[in-house]
Formats: sequence, C-alpha cells, structure tokens
Amino acid sequence: MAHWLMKSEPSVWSWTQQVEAGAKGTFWNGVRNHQAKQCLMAMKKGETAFFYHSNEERAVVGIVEIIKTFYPDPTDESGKFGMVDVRAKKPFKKPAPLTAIKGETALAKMVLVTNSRLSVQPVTDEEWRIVCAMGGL
DNA sequence: GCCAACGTTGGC
DNA sequence: GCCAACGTTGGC
Repeated sequence: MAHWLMKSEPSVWSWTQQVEAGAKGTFWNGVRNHQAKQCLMAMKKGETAFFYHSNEERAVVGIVEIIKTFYPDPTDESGKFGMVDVRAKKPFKKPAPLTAIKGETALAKMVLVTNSRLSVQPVTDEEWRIVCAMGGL
C-alpha cells in the first residue's frame, strides 16, 4: 500500500479542522499542479497520507486516510483538476518538524526535502516508518 | 517580509 | 518550439 504526504497551510485548512470534520471526512481541493494531480489520481481508498502544515509551522502533524478516490473538482473552471476525500486517522503524539526531517540522513531523498513546493507527494515505506517514529507512533 | 525555486504564460 | 517574463509557493 502506497503512502503519501499532503500539505496545507494551517491558516487555510488545519489539522484541527480536519479532525473536527470527523469520520465523514472532507474533500481535498485546490490542487492546480499536474505532478500533484498525478499523485491524487494514483491514490487508492484506504491508503494513508501525512498531513503537513506548511509555512507557519512546517511539521507533519498527523495521518489522514483516503476515503474517496479522485473525482472532478467543481471549483476548477478548466475541468482539468480534481480531488480526493480524506478523513483524519491518527494524530502524531508530537509533530515531526521539517528541521528534524532534514536532519535525518535516511530522509534526505524525501520529496518534501528535494521538491519542497510540491503540495501532494509520494512517501516511501521507509520514509513513512521513520517519520511515524518521529511523531511518536 | 524577503527571496529562491519552480511552473505557466505568451511573444516571437 | 524556445525562452523571457511573470506569478506563486514555501522556507528562512
């Protein structure tokens, strides 16, 4: 099963809001980048993704689960992009900050490190395991 | 708030 | 089809 990482600015959509959305979850819209779109399209129901707070916080704060696969984003006028639905699965006991991720040599190839601007990205099994451990899981 | 990195747009 | 200009993202 594949793993992912999804970024959000906490001032726009935060982990707290994701948790409040509950088991029903919410749609993850606003992706307007083809690489990110490819990732969204590759996601399968039941797969898991890190929830990363960008900008103000810069840390992985929890895990979300994909509950609905790729479908068109009604807010995209071009009709090219789409979104998935996610629900909060598990919070990190403590956030795994970007600085810690960058300081770990085994994570040097993480997309978060090599292509910081990509908003939805794949995570390898090993990276998943290490970052979960950082988060106290 | 600044700026580097990247993606997109548009003129040629 | 190339590339300069511009806009956006996100780390610092």
